Amino acid sequence: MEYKDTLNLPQTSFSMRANLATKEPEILDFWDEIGLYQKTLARNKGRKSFILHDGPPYSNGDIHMGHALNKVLKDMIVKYKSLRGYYAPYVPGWDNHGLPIENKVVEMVKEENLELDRMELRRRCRDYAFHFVDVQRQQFKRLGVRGDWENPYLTLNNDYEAIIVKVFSELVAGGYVYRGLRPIHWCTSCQTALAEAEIEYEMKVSPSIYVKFPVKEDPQGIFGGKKGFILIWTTTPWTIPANLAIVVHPEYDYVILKTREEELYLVAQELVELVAAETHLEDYQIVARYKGGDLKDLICTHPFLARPSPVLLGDYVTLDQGTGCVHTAPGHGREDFLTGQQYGLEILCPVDERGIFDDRAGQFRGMYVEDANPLVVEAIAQNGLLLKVGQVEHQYPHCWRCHNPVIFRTTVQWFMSVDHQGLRQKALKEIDQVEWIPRWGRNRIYAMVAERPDWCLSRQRFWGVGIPIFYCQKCGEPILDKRAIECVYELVRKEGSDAWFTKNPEEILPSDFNCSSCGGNSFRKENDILDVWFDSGSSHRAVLETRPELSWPADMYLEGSDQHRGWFNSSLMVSMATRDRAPYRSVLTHGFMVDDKGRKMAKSLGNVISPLDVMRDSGADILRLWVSSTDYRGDVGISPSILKQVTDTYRRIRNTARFLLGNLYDFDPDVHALPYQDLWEVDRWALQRLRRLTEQVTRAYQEYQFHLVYHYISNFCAVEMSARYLDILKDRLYTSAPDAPGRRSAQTVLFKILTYLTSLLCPVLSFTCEEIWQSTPDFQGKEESIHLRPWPDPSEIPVEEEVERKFDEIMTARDEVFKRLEVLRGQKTIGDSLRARVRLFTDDENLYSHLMENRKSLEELYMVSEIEVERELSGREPTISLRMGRMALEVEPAAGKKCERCWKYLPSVGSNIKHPQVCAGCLEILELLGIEVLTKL
RNA sequence: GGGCCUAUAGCUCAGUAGGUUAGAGCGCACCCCUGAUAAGGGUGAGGUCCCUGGUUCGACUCCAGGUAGGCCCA
Repeated sequence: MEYKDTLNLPQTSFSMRANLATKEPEILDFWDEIGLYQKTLARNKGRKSFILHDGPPYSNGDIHMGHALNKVLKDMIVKYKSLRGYYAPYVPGWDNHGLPIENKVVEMVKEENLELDRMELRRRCRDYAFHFVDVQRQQFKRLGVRGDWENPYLTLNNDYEAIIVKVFSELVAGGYVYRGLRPIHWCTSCQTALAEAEIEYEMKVSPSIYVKFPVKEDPQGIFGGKKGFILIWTTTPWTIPANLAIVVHPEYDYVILKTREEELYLVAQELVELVAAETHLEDYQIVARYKGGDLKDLICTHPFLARPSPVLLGDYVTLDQGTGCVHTAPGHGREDFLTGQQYGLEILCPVDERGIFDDRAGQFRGMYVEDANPLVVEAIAQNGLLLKVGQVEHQYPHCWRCHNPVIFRTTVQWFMSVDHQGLRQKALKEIDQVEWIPRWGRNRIYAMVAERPDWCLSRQRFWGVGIPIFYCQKCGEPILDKRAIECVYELVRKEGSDAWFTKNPEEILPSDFNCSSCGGNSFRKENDILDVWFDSGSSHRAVLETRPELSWPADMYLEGSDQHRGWFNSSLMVSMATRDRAPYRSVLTHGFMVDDKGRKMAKSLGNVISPLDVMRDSGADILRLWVSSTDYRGDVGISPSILKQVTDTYRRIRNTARFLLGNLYDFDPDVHALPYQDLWEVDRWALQRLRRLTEQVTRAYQEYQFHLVYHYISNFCAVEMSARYLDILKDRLYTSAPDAPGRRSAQTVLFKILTYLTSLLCPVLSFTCEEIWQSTPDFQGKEESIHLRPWPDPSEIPVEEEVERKFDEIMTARDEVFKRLEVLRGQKTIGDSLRARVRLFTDDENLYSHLMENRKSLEELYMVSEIEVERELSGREPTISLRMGRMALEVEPAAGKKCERCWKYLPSVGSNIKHPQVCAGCLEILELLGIEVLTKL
């Protein structure tokens, strides 16, 4: 007969190969069917809540690996908290306004050769944004991220936009909002501001002029009482009419050179030769040397205007070109502007939106800036202050649309003051009330808040929420009136932000509304829109405060470390100014995606991996397991080989679960489970390991250290289970009678391990754990989904430190046995370990009787056919020391023949005529199973 | 150039408060098994703890300066 048929071999429908690409969508359908998200909320309703507030990604394309990392981390935390009994709603959101979308739309419109007005463009942006909300929603769901996907928050919804207006009005009412100037890239041809992304650098030929600024005041006698000049160099002569200062570097060395004509020029020492060569200076001598810092009291006169031009200090001055003395026009350059602000200079920008000089440009009034270049040069030359004029070809910013050179121009913009009402100081103080994970996040945001300039809220774009400010047509004053802005709030709430652009002021404002300055009653609207960071920075107001299931402030914000400057910062500012505390209790940040060499992911490097490809080829759980495996506090690496490794780990976990399931096919937990005290010792030991694992894994989740979860669990599956406990158990599970107490003892423990493990992994391997759960034997009160089962409680398992200590020793000795077995195997004396028997020698009486008592269980643990214990050392070295004493061991081939049923080599094989290939133990089991055994010899 | 961060075996990570020969899993090599089988088991080989200098009886660990990489700025 086939003795194999009398064994209890594993049976399960849980397949070894995962085929996640097919299975995961089915599981998603199952979750949808049972309404899992709502059920997880219902289960914990009324209990302590945990609110993770989603930072909104731009809805402008397929998700990339950074999105996947971010959303999976969020999902693991929300699921863990939910399993721990927290009421943990998750409302995902999207940032729908802003340049990324606007640019894409503009590009498409350009390709179609269309000329669209603002409202048509806005409509297209809206469609585009909605389209990618749907695309990303599907992709995030596919990742297994659980949340209220049917009701996400969108920054372009009327309600959301209205809150943006409301927040703005609160800032106005609080006195935080003011008008100021700021230099920006400006295209005079398109008459529009340009964002950094809209600038293309192209070659341009420009004038190159060296100008002598006459020194008018020299209180320290830098020039020795003689008449001197400071040399500057520029490629934009038209900005000279706006010159208000000359900037030198405080640390650099400057020299005065005397020319053949006895003129004294000040230039940076390092640039002397270059300047001399460029301007054909010969026979000059250096007559003095100064540090830039010494020059700060010098004052020049403007080369053709009756105006001083003082020397100021700035450490942005470079020595790679020019003279080291920088012509500074605060209205026409970023650094110039900052210097101007720092020193309280006028922000002079005598150029209108068409690039035409206004009255303040004197003789150049009415001219286009580029056309004025030669005339400016002429004016300088007429005063004898032009040292050299030439041409230079260089990289210069151009408009991406019309490809004309752009200029720097200061314009009026709306700002939020960061220092009004001590806001900055309050924010800095509040930062220390927040838990930053990892801790260095605190320093990072602290430095940024401490140094950040006022928030420029204006954007000269069309895709966003209009700045809700009216101007009086009569006196030109802006209307910072709460009542006016509230009208806009009502309008946007009902009709959306489009209405701001389509309605006339008269349709928005009450008919009796008057300008508070001049009493005028006709108005125009601000054209600019709000910075998109204002949209997302208001999310805690628009989402946390308005959704019934959410609450303010959030327990956690979780984003990439770039958001210290972005969302964490803007949210903090809005929240401190309007609610006087941070919108988050904790902030967790993760690093960025890099490849296995630590380099950032970039198309140009060819190392980009799409989460969509990984999900399609391997499954979302592989991606999720990868997320859990990384220490996200730094940058996280991903590559095909890293994914392969994660896939191997997945297979190990899956197969461990499969083995557990396979050996529980005839186990009814309600009927067969044994009470703890009836379990075999080795089974109780396995539970001790499980208890430790549960404690460690729980602590790791608690501290958001998912990579430790990954390592603990993969070690547990590979070492504690596969290599040890499960390997040891096979004989008992397979060869015992089905209902034998030993087998039920093992199954009781396997069942517990299975259910614990499934829960512990559930936040990570959400799909696979559900699949395991659905294959797990039914029992009274079994939850409909693993996601609805309470977190395992390790205190269910009694602490048995003595058992742990004992098995530590047994396992050490086991390693020793295996090393000897390996020697025999190398000699081809044995194959599998059942071919061997182990002889233990000790002269310690206690140890001897202990070993004798445990002989049978040691045979199981060491997986050998026989263990023999001898009460003497017989001259052998006692190489193994146990707490109880020392012993020697020897391994040799087992006596007897192989039992065809249990595969052990035993002397009893052959003692039965009817079953000559079976051992005595198996014979008893056969009899129990009702198989005819006949007479024994 | 500035701020913040990262660097331990081929890979992913541990490394307690400075203290023997720096650990784990995976992968790899070799072997065994064929009753977890596109599985399972065993044994073993892998390290300039990024570099240089300093503090110390002693440094992977503390300090300083570099190098490489990342994020954010300029």
